[in-house]
Formats: sequence, C-alpha cells, structure tokens
Amino acid sequence: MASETATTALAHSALATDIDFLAVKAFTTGTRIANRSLESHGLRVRSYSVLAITCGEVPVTQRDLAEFLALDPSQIVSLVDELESAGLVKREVDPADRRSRVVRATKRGRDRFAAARGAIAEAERESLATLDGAERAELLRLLRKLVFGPEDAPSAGT
Amino acid sequence: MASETATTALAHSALATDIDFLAVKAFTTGTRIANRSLESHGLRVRSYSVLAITCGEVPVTQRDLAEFLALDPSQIVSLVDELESAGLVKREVDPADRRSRVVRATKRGRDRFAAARGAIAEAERESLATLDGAERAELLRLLRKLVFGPEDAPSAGT
DNA sequence: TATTGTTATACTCTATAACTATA
DNA sequence: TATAGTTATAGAGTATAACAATA
Repeated sequence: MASETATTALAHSALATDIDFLAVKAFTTGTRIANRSLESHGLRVRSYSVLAITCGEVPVTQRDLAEFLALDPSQIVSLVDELESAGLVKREVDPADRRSRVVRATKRGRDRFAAARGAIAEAERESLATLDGAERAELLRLLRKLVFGPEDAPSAGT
Repeated sequence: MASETATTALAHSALATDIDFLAVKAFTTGTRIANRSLESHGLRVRSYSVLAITCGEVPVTQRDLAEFLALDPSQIVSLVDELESAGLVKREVDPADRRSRVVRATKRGRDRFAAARGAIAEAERESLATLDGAERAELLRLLRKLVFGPEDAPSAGT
C-alpha cells in the first residue's frame, strides 16, 4: 500500500527527528480541524484568536494584538474589520492616545466566543487523541515555556 | 509599554491554555526562522521537506509525498517541478506502474540537502532556545507520537 | 521625528475541480 | 471505473512599502 511506503519513508528520513517539521505537520492538521469546527460559528482560527483576546479582561489596542499574534498591524485591520462588521467587536478611540484603537468584544461577541470555544476544545481533543492526559499537560507546559519564556509563563491555573 | 500589555492580555486570555494556538504561534515563528535560514540555499521549508525525503533510502512516488506531507498531489507537482528545474531531484517513470513517478534526489540534491540540513539545525536551536536538552527530547517524543501514532513511532535512535 | 492605524501590492499557501494517461 | 499526475483557479495567509492622523 502506498500509505505504508509513505510512513516508512518519512520515518527513515531526516525529518523524523526535526522538531519544527513534526510540529508543523501535527498542527497544520490541527488548524485544519479547528477551522472546520469554527466554520459553523462564522470564524476561523485567526479571527477566533482576536475575539478570544478581546474577550479577556485586559483592554488591548490593535498594536497589542499585532504584537502577540505576531502579525503585521495591517493584517489586524482586516481581522478587526471582519469581526466588527459581524457585530462581534467594536473599536474605541483611546482617549489617552487618539491614534490608538482599543478593541473590545461586544455582548454578542462574548456569546459567540463562548460557543466557539466549545468547538475549539472538541477539535483539540480530536487532534490530540493519541496523547494521554499527562502527555497533553506536559505538551502544554513545554509550549507555554516556548511562547512565554521561562519566567513569564502564566501559571497553569486551576 | 505596549509589549507588556500584550503579553499580559495573552496570558489572561483563553488562548493561554489552547495547545493548538500556542503550537501554531511557536512554530510559525520557527518556520519563519527556518525559511530565512534556507534562503541562501535556494530552498524553503516545503521544498526542503520534499528534498529531505527523496534523499532517504526508501523510493517514493509523488503520491507518497502528498500523503505524508499532507499536501494535495497538485501541490507536489509544483514543488517537484521547482526542485527538478534546479537539478536537485529527478522524476523516473515507475516501470511497474507507468502512471507513477518515483522522485529521487540527484547527487547535487544530496549535497544541497546536507548543507541545508545544517541551516535547519541552527534554526531549530534558535527557535527552541528556551528549552533545555531534556525538554527538547520530550517535545520530540510527544510530536512523534502525534505524527506517527503510538505504535508506528520510529525509535529515537542514537 | 516617531508611532497607530490604514491602504495597497505581491507572493506563498490552501483547497477544489477538471483533465490525461494509464490501470 | 478508478488512480497518478497535471493544469487551473480562487481564497487565505505572509511580507513589505507608503500614507494620514496624532504624538
């Protein structure tokens, strides 16, 4: 069977020990699943990410969003445009600095997020099905250290 | 500072415990670094991946490549076109099934791969700098289990 | 002079559908 | 009829550059 040949070839190639390659392979599949799950909520992973952050307690500007999503400010514009025209977030001029726009989720946005969050959790269960609970926890810990750094890593919480 | 606000907001959002989100964030950065490292070798991560596999001992068809890179066969066509016109791989008609093309690295392709592999290793060191050796090993183990499954995972080797 | 948001553009990646040649 | 490879196309993501309003 071709698929057996494929797996064999991959397992014997240099890529089998390339963390970046394996990660991209695993998580592009994860993104695909997540995008399908979000489709019925009118979102994709990127717009979901923006919505999730604006649903938090800390007020954020578009510049803030660009920074930690590691996207160019111009990309944030279209994401916020999209969410705003759907009535999920609104832009507010920052009185302290009238160049800045603080982006906040509306009531409707928070409701949408709550529903979409369930879809994301389900997608994650699917894409991480081969890992047990302890392994997922460890994977989460390693990723947090990668993203937030050794010190800044927020505690895992409850 | 805005960047502190950004990290704080992210750490307090629902995304801080979303494995897929954190993984995508961590490894799109990794891909960016890897692409820059490969630039001087005339490759990108996707063409590097194809080249890496065709440098392995197991002969692979384009269909095989599509399968384990999780790309559409039509995307493989342009990747192989690109590598072939650079003289790094060549297509051979499979005598057993003349529909299939076996893709093999040329001598030049293997040399290029050897050089590029060093660049990839360097990029990986950079993108995983916050993890120590044991953590990288564990991350690799978890990713292999995700990609190859619990049984098919090739042994980590030396 | 520097920064926030915006518009514009080009290139890469992702996702499908249809076609050809072989089986 | 089914499969391997190919061509074509449209939409999403990535990367830059330039501009207006504000600091």
